Amino acid sequence: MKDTIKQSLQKAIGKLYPEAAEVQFVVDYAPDNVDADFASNAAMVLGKRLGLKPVELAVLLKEKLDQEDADFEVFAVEPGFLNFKLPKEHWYKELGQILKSGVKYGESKIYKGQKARVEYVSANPTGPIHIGNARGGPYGEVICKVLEAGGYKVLREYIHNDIGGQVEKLGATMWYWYKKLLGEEMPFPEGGYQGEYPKEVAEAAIKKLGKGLAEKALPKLTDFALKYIFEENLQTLADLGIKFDVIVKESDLHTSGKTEKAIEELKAKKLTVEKDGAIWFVPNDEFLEDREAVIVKSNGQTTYFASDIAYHKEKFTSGYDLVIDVFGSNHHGHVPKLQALTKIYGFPPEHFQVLLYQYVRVKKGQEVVKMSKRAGNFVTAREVLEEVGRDSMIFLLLLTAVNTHVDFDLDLAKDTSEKNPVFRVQYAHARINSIFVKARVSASKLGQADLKHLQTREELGLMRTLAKYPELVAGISESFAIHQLPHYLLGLADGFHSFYEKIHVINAEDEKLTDARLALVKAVQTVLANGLQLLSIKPLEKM
RNA sequence: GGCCUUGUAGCUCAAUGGAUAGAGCAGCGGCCUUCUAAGCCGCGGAUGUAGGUUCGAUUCCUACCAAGGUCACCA
Repeated sequence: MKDTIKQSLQKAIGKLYPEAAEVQFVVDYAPDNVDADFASNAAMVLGKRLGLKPVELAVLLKEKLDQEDADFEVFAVEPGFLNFKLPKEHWYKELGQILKSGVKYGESKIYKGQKARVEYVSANPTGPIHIGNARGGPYGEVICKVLEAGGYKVLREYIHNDIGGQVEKLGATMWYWYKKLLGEEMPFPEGGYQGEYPKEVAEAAIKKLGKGLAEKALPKLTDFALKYIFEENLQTLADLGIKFDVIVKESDLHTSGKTEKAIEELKAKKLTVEKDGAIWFVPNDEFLEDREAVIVKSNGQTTYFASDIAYHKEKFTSGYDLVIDVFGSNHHGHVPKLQALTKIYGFPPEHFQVLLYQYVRVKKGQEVVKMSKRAGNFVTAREVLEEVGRDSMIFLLLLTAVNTHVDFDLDLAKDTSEKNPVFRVQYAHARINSIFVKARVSASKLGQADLKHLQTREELGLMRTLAKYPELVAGISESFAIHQLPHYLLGLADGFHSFYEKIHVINAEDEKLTDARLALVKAVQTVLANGLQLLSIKPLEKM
């Protein structure tokens, strides 16, 4: 409908002012305090262009549009907005569409036939996922689901950094605890992982591997710890509704020779230089400018970035239309290096998106908790999950834009969980369910309801909100502003609760009105359920 | 010091350059003999500072102040 209005306006402007036919203007939903469905700033931008008064232009445009016999009413108002009011039939039609589409309402075919691969979480296997970086899980998952709703086929991937310096430090820490638990004192390794957690893993190792490990069996102990921690993290993610299609092991990139091969290719393309005994990546393009990065250390070992080159080579050359990396904002310095790879592997840079999220900051009362795995001082994602519950946790993490620094007060966590806005959404869904339990109507009957009986302001308001859902989902698949989804659901739930207090759905004296209202609340329930599904939150039948 | 992100109500957060800056929590006052009071209705209260661009700025630009992050032959 927006497009129809926009075209009509475009036409009117073209006729009245051909010299300004190309001006860019917006048609969008009118704000709630305005008695209209859509609004446009066309007269204002036109006024700027022509040096004329916006209000007068708005009136002229309105008159022009009135001659066109379009199926909407136009109003010109101060300071120069054009407002559009649609006949109720438009909203009835949209409502019918929701009932017809059901679980598919909100899906589209914009990206039909295209493939996307999305990497997210990829937590280091040196400790449990903490709440600071837990944001990436639900965030990445919603992005995948939203892309799927737009028609993409999505590959969910995770890279397991199972080799390198941090893994060696984990091994050293494990050895310390292994010996200590068996009664042998030794100095704590430099740069080892503090806190209780490594000790717990060591206890599990003793149970599993026995007490007789010699020092040369250290790789075995390290391997045990890696697997233990990794599986625990995957379980936490699974409990949040996240499952990966592909786990890429950094060690595999190595043993398969992919890392080595990628380095050789870069050398052959003269994109490397040797300096101080190390080999540096030097693409000299607009992304990395004159910065450089080590890929092979002077001791001959490759760096993590070398593996990442091999990994991204695979991402960029595997026939995908869209490649997304979801990282914590602390990796932002890594982004230009990855962008530089797109050109090398012939992948359109604009189809490679690195989405950064700010870490959640944890407070205990007034005090900020510094989160560090190394210092052993962190709040785990699992702790929060168990404390506040899955639905509340997901909703809390997703309610804010990912580039804001959220404060998460752990002392209030449980309290918050009971007052979590997610329950307003769940409650709306459950309330509608109980209406249907009482009404006992079949779904087929709803499709035949005469929607013209929906006349009140509350009913029309709900229909308008419902109709925004598909373009919301489509918009998020481009903006990745997923916090808009929970906000929308809250708005819809509030609209419903308000409606529910004022209007009784089941009316014993008017069966036709009852049927129409049942159709309306069914549509509300459908959209609530569809939206919650995108968030990996299960809609509740009862509270 | 360079770079990235952020500063909105007592607290936690919204607001494609537009109309009266919205919610929740906390506070105060109301509403259950009718489909679930985890709800509804009402009341107070906010754009870090100083400039600039614009018909119009929370939004864009500059400077400053403040918070978090990042500047490895770590990952």
